[in-house]
Amino acid sequence: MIKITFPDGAQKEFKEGITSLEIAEQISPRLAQEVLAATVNGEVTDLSRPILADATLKLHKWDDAEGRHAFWHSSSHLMAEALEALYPGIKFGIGPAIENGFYYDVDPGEGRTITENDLQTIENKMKELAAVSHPFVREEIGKKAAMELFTAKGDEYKTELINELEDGTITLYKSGNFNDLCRGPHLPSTEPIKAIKLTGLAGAYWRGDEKRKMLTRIYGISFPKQKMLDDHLVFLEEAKKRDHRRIGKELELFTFSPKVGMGLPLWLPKGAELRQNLINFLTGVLKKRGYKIVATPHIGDVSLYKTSGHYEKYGADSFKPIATPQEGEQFMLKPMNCPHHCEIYNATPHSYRELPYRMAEFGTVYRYEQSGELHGLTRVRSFTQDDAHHFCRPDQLLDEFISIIDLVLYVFRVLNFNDFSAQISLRDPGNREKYIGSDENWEKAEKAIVEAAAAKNLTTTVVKGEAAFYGPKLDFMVKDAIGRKWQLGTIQVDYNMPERFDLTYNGSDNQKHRPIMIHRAIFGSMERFVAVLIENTAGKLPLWLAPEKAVILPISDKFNDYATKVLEILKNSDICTLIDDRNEKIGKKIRDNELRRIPYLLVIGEKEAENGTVAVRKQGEGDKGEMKTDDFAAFIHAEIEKELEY
RNA sequence: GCCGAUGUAGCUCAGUUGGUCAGAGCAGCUGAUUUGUAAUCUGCAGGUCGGGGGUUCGAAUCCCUUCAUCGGCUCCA
Repeated sequence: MIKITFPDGAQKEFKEGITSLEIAEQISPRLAQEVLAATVNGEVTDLSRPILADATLKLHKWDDAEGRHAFWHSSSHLMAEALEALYPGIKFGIGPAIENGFYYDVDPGEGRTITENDLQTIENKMKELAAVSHPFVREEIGKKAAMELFTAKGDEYKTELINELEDGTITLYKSGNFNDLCRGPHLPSTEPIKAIKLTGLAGAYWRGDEKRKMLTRIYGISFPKQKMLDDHLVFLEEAKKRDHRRIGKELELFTFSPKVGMGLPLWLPKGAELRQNLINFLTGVLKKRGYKIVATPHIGDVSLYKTSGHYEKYGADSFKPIATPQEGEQFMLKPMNCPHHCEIYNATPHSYRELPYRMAEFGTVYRYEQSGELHGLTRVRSFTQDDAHHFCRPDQLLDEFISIIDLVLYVFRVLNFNDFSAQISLRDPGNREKYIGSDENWEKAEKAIVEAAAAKNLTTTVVKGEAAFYGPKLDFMVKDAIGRKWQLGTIQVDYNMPERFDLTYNGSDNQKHRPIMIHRAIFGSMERFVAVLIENTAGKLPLWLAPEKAVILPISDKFNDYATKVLEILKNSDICTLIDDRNEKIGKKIRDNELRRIPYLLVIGEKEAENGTVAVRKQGEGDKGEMKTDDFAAFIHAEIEKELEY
């Protein structure tokens, strides 16, 4: 007998060699039906694997990522089986589960292509195969045998993968006629896969290397129930409606023009108003926190970027330098504000007493992004960072870093960004030529970030290789409407730039000392932040950010004069308001202005004109009753204050 | 940049196998109506069918090319 320990600490004895699925069956038949994978002694495994010794066991249903993962991974094998049946000789790359579904990278072979029109056929074949339940059979195999098997099959992608595996660790999973190199885990069989949708087709470089062959990647998603798939598709439709590119156009916030150039956003008046509201808000917060606001040019001498290291690291990928016609001086569009800020620091001598020196600028930068990478406002070639640099003494670093984390959390809270994640980005130790600076400085900087995050009890994931070239960073990521993650806020510790620019301060010992620099942005960039904000709110911006706070709706043009009076009062109160004096019925005016996401609609007719009031209608909530116009103005200001109160 | 797809009025979209196919709704402008909480009615105007080239008696429709967009890959200071 062996002893199994469950997550709640309960222990129970079973016969040796029992499988997780059999244990589930003994607990309840329903559980056995719903369970998809198991974690045995911390390792996710198949339900059908025998357990040979005492172990801890957690059973995963659909609610667990591990359960879905096994489900989708098995679905990708099912798709591969369908592909092999439809395209004999097709070769396979990798086919993993992803956050929302699965994909398989395939090479259909010379002269053969798979197009979107073929997806339905593949999907049908999958359903046909899944209708007959095939068990997933695991097999451990020697390296040599594995090589022979896939060489015989002519699949050079699999043999390349096998080559890198260690002998004794290679496993195959077979379901139906499809046998694949795979670590697992898998479902016991294809039986639970009831609903399938192939969602997309894309090119993907083999092993993510742009120098290698481009394979065809087929994306799909599957569910145990048709209803779940239907719900998912509805969710995707809803998400599309929140797309900032669509809402940005509808609400006339921003646009792009091929005549100006791709990836160069044009802020329309309402978008610019929203953007400015954010800038004004943050500027106020920064001033309270002792930041000095600075301003710098959009270009800088090439030598500036040679000093900073930008030129060496990224010169080839930047916009090419521009030159003066007579002197031949070379200037680069600035890709970052930090070199300019270093020179501002250098413009005056600094005492240890005045540190930390916090310098902020809404600085517009220009970066070359590959054409295929541009995406609405989230990925552009020209954007304005809410950039700042803190210059501090070593003994101030931790507190300074923590104060910035506080600031980021404060701003996110005001904006109701609750669903964010924090990521510590360290350098890739195997690829040091990507970075500048000494190992010692890197270690100090990385240690500071880890300590600060721990001091704030921040839940973080650590990713190696994602650091900036000059230092490690703490990034704050938020998801957009369709689940793509975008980096917004970032805090970066930098020992290198101060050395390169020879920044100093006078210490209490009257000696020159080197300050540490912290780069930080909270919004990240105005462009990306506004994009994510739009998608998180579906365009229903909080009152304080809305470019237009209220629209006055006269019942008929008899009340246009009174509407003008109301407008005057609100204007004098600094509340951006419009009159909808179109010759339309009130229902129509309400509908149109609701669709424009105006926070407050003010209906006025005979009664209101007599009483000096407005009938207030709140966006999405309907009629709120009558209010004196002055009271409404005061109410709006109170509401805004409430929104900003944290 | 790479793979695949898309590109018809300001917006959302129809346009069968190339032959009155240049259309509809919304928005816009007219006129009527003077309206009480999510679409009043009438009329008008709007497009070299992304640009360029080609095939054809004839191209929105087929081919080439170019630009842009979309979904991914790679990249991301």
